[in-house]
Amino acid sequence: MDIALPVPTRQLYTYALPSALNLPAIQIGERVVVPFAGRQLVGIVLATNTSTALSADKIKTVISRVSEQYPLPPNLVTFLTTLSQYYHHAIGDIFQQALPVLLRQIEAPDLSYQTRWFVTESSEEEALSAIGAKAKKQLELYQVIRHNQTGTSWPELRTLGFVKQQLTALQNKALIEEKEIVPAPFHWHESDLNQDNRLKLSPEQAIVVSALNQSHQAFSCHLLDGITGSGKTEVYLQAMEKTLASNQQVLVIVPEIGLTPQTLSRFEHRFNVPIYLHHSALNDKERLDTWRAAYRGHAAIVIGTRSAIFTPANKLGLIIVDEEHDASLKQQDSFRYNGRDAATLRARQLNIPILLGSATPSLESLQNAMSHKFHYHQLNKRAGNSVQASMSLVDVNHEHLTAGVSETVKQAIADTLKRREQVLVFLNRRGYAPAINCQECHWVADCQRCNKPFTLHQKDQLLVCHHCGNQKRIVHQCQQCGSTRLAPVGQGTEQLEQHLADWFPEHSVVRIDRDSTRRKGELTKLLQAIHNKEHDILVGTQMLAKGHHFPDVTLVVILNVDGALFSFDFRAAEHMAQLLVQVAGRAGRASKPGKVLIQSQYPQHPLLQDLVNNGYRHFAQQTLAERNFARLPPFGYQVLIRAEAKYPSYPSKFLMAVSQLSLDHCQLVGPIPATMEKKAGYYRYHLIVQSEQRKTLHQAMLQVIPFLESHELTNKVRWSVDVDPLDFSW
DNA sequence: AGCACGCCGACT
DNA sequence: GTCGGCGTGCTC
Repeated sequence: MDIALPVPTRQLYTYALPSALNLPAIQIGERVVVPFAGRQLVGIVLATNTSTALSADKIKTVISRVSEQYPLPPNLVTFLTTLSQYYHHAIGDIFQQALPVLLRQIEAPDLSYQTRWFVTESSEEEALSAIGAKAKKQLELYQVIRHNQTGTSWPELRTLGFVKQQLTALQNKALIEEKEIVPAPFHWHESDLNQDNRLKLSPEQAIVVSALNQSHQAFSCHLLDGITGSGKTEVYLQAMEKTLASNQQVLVIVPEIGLTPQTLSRFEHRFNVPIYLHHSALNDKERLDTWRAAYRGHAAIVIGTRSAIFTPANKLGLIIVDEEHDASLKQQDSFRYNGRDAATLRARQLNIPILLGSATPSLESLQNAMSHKFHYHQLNKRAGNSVQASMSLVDVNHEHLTAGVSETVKQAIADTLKRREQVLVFLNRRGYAPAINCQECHWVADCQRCNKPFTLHQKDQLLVCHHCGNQKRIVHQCQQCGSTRLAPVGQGTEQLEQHLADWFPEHSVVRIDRDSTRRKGELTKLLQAIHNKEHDILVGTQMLAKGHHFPDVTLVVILNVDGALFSFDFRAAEHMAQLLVQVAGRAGRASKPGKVLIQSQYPQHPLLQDLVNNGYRHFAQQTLAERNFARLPPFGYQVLIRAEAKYPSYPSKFLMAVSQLSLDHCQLVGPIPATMEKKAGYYRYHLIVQSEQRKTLHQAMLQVIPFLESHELTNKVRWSVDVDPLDFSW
């Protein structure tokens, strides 16, 4: 039989199954322990009764079956197998990533449920006499257990002041017993829907919900393009009702779960059903718990990050992907899948509807909507009559800048603060300054492993490389000419925070970035303080752009967007536009409309003009037209092959070899050095294989990959295949 | 990935 | 003379 093993090879391995182990007959999706290269591994059975050309002496024998309780459901095996073909990634690695850690181990995990104590059949009188008058504590314990119909757990009893001996004493007298509480599969009751906070849908919202209701029990993909504040979450909630009412499960995929506590609490308040979470902060036991709850049908709703798509929800009826444009839906290492695309495939295979939502849909999804592959729904109205923030550009060419901030912006901040409203200043750069250099000879302090400037972190007195994490104590002398006239160049959030505090001393400034929120719970604390209006000025990076809403912010300032205008990455403008609109969307409410100021050196740039004057949708249409003209995604398809090695010439030589192949109807771009040609001591190159036909590209990869695997340099470079790449910067 | 096998430097 | 450094190559 064929087995997927947790090794990075793109193949299955054949093993023999002793007939003694085949009772009951082994199923596809079961876990088995096998000998492999001198050790034991847990593998997944993907085929039984297979024939092989392998000589009999090479075939080893399965050692044991791990557990018969939770074989991977056939639809999950199919799903993962399809993903391995689509992404050309090692199949065993995919199965390993899809499985909770505790199910990848040789020892079967403890799958027992919580136990609770109940009284036995014996009558109260019998019990009282059996306990006797002297054992007062036992009597008390007996009464507690007797009066709790749903059983009492040991931790509950312990907090009531009982000890284990009292429990065992009663158990020995056969007065109480311990029972495992196996949760029942969730079953919908009308009272599970909490009507209190259920909002009345606008006509445009109602159309989406009814469209989803109509495609209940069949595949269809719906793109929900709704501006911030237009009530996407309410659409999600009401679209889920029909699915839950038919006792089917709903899977909700979000970019980052830590950023959506308010969304989560809305789900919990609306539905009185078991909701399980799946995200990176869970421990192994918790992950297994969610996995099993989905498998057994105890879970009605599973909310999680991209890897939640692998949860074996056996009664899945609807998938929702929130913020479908978000780049964090794509895994950027090892198995580089896109959570949104994987979710769409899963919905198609399960023949159920899927809903993709965003205020700034990806161009891929918009194009699918335009070509009628997806149903397209727009929400144009903000709930509660609030108006969208107005955007305008600030030309920095004719202005005096201090710490990167123009006088116009400073004045606008002052005015806003005077009205006792909050200001959000967005700068996508952590630290104090992105570089330090010598005023005499222009020497720049560079990270030796990446050949890129160190970022100055003033507070910590550190130079940190934001590319590889390398850090060292701040230097006070030029290493080239010995001068001590070293100065920071450019601005980061740390510096901005300081200057803003100087300029507006009577107002409190708070900084939200990876550095200021490193400690657990710190982000929640800072956000709460902002909502309590303890701070007037918010400075931060990307982190501020996601999820949170700041109703008292009426001015959003975006410093420095220009990098994206001239990037060689064709998606840079799209990502910039999404970021701007998302940041702008954080601000304002009905009574206080928001204002957005964007500082730029190129205010006449057509991309900026289009976005500011005509909004995201128009911008997206224009950009799609350009992509079409250039036959770039989503009008053409790409695979990016990355290669890196410590020896400088290997990566390009390795990738160059692909051009020997004759690949029909495919173009090769490269090899070209990566944006950061050297990172963490490795030299890095890219090769893009592209085609207008996905099928053609796929066929080409079936030629390219075996070729690279057998190339003489294959083990001397680290290389990987990225289907539908999003980020070319690394 | 991880383990074995293999061929060159500093130790009992 | 061998212990072990990690480069190379294979694993059903």
